[in-house]
Amino acid sequence: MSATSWTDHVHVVLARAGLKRGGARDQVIELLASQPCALTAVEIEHALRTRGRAPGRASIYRVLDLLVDYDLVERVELGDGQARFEPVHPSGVHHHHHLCEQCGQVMAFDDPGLERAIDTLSRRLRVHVTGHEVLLRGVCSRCA
Amino acid sequence: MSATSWTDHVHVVLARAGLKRGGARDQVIELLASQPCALTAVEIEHALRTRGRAPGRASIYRVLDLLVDYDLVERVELGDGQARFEPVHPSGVHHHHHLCEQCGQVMAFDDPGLERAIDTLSRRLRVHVTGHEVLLRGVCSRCA
DNA sequence: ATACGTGCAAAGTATTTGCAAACGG
DNA sequence: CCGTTTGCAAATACTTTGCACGTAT
Repeated sequence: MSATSWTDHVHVVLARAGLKRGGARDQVIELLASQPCALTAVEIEHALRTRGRAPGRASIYRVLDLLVDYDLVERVELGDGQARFEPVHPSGVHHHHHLCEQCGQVMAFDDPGLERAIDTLSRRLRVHVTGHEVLLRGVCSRCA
Repeated sequence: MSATSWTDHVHVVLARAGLKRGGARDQVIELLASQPCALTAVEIEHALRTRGRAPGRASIYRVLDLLVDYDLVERVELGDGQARFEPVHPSGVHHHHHLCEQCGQVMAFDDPGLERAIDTLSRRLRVHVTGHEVLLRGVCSRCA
């Protein structure tokens, strides 16, 4: 349900902006909605190719850029040189990431205490804060 | 003084590892020690070129990789597609970054409450946490 | 003397852009 | 119909690698 509502939200926002729908974009949106965590552009391409039809890589990047522009998708960089993308839920619900430095596994987590600390901190700073991202580095349970 | 001690620390660690010193490496280390915040590889190259002598770009990347391997430097990605590098102080003192989405300005900050929240959180998770990185996005005071 | 370090040029990756054809409203 | 979207290929940006030469210990 939450995935469905994000998809709807995306289509509403883009339609309101006067944009037309197209195959590549719908495929990327559908895939992102069905995934729990961030995907790289290449992962998206592979996943779609597995499902049969694969849009060109350039279109995937263009779609992602567009979605980021409209704050529908967040671009996350975990330090391995490739950008990852994940849905931004209108509810504000989000999570952060733990990266295993041995196997590269990415784990999602959330923490109210962390969010509170960031809220408090954001009010203290003399700059406007519109978003945040926390990356933990370490070793996952399988590698330990 | 803190910069000097970091420089010394770096040379001690590398010497202990049986590595020899060389011009390019010393230049990069010296520059990093003198800078308050993270630099990109290209910024390092430009800064050194301005100072007269500029090592090859490949050497800069190799030096940075080496320093990261020995945990003497941290690689930070702020989502603009280029990696930044900054000294890791043996004392554990560190800061995080705020990125202005309009002008790209990077501002450093630190916050004990944030560190506490991350410590607490790290104990709660079932994975080992060895480091962390927080990125705030927003608008800097000049752009606002 | 013998590793290790460096520079240059070439190769890799991830991402962006130009342009003509296809398509949605 | 007209403007948006797409695909392909070429271009770009950042980073890594191969190799011969230089240098510290």
